Amino acid sequence: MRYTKEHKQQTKQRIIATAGRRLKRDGIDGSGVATLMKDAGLTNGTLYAYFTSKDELVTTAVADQMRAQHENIVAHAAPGRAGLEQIVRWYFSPEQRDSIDDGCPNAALLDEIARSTDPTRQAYTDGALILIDDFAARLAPHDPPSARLKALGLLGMMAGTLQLSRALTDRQLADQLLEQGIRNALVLLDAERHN
Amino acid sequence: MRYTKEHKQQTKQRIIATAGRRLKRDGIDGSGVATLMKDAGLTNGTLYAYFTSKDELVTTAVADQMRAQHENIVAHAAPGRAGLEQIVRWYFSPEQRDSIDDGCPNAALLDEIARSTDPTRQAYTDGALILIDDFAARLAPHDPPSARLKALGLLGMMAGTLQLSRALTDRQLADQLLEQGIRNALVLLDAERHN
DNA sequence: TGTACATCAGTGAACGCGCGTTCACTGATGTAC
DNA sequence: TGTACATCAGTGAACGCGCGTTCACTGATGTAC
Repeated sequence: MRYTKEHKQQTKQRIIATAGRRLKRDGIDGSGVATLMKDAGLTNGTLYAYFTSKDELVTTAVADQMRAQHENIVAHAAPGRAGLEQIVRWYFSPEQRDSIDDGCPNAALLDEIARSTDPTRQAYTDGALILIDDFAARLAPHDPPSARLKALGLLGMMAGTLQLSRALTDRQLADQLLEQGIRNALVLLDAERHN
Repeated sequence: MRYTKEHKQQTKQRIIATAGRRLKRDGIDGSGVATLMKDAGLTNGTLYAYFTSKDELVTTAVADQMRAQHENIVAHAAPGRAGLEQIVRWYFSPEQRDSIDDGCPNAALLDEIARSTDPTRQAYTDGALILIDDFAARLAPHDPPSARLKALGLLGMMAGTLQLSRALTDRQLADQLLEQGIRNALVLLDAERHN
């Protein structure tokens, strides 16, 4: 094990990444400090060498999850509307629904974030704006701000539909809902400018 | 204080109702047994005279919340499509967004329910089916089953959009999103049969 | 009508346990000479 | 090159506290006679 500033930075990044996965899997209240640190191969006390509190780790992990979702998925899609359709089809795939750790932070945590501290809600808001500004640029390349609300509405619709598909015990109905989600997203993408 | 079977039944109903409010406010993991019982004017130990476990109370409260949302709001709306529009406008009002205890259990708890035990998920699923069957009957009076998926998609979209409006720290943006939610819901209501 | 008793809704202390946080310590590393 | 020392990432026991659950008990009620 090296003993450098880069090493410490890498460890911090590892804590943030594994915490993001754990938080999505077990929820914020459902993830204890000992578990969060064990996931990164460390012991409970180490958290406070990197963060002032569990809440600060949660806030950082939420910000990182949003950034990662944009960087790894949204920004990689084809340009314009075609890319949005790609994103929507990926989002409503059974694989993405069933892989909660690697899945969408919005769907996994949105109602808990709404109950969280201001810093966490702010980090989430900042992350959501990155996503929807990307959406908006695809919807209205010549005037992205005009499509911001449409993008925001799309994000809410996508997260809620995925949550519902995860909550239902009827697997067949849950699968059909994913297909309905794709249809609905496409309807909203193509809705009149003023709708 | 009377001492009859009806009294015990009333107390149980009171526990279920106050627990529903508390769970929506603080989340499932965020609501302790002592708090849940104190809300009903009782002490921690009493829970086990009414339920076998906290989880059974949670399951019962979720079922009750879904039933109450149907009975008190959805079933009271005007018949047909006009009623759906009424429901949507009520749902996306700032008042309903800001009154979390009295608000929608889907928006408050959906991602936590997706992580819950099977009985809780089953109770939620049963409740959601009551809601969407009502929606479907309004969408397609002559063939309700054909509109089930559309109704389910509408429910997911409504819950997710409301959660997002609650999570954002930018109040103005959150308010605009509610208006966008109304527009989007109406677009989905009026979408072609096969979309 | 008055008294003794059975019922039972509700109490609240106690259980073991995990929570978030603190802190004295370990031991591997890089550096000084 | 070899040795002494300073640095510091990480450990893990301990803190007070709240968790879900159990259970011996209280005391108000309805009932029996």
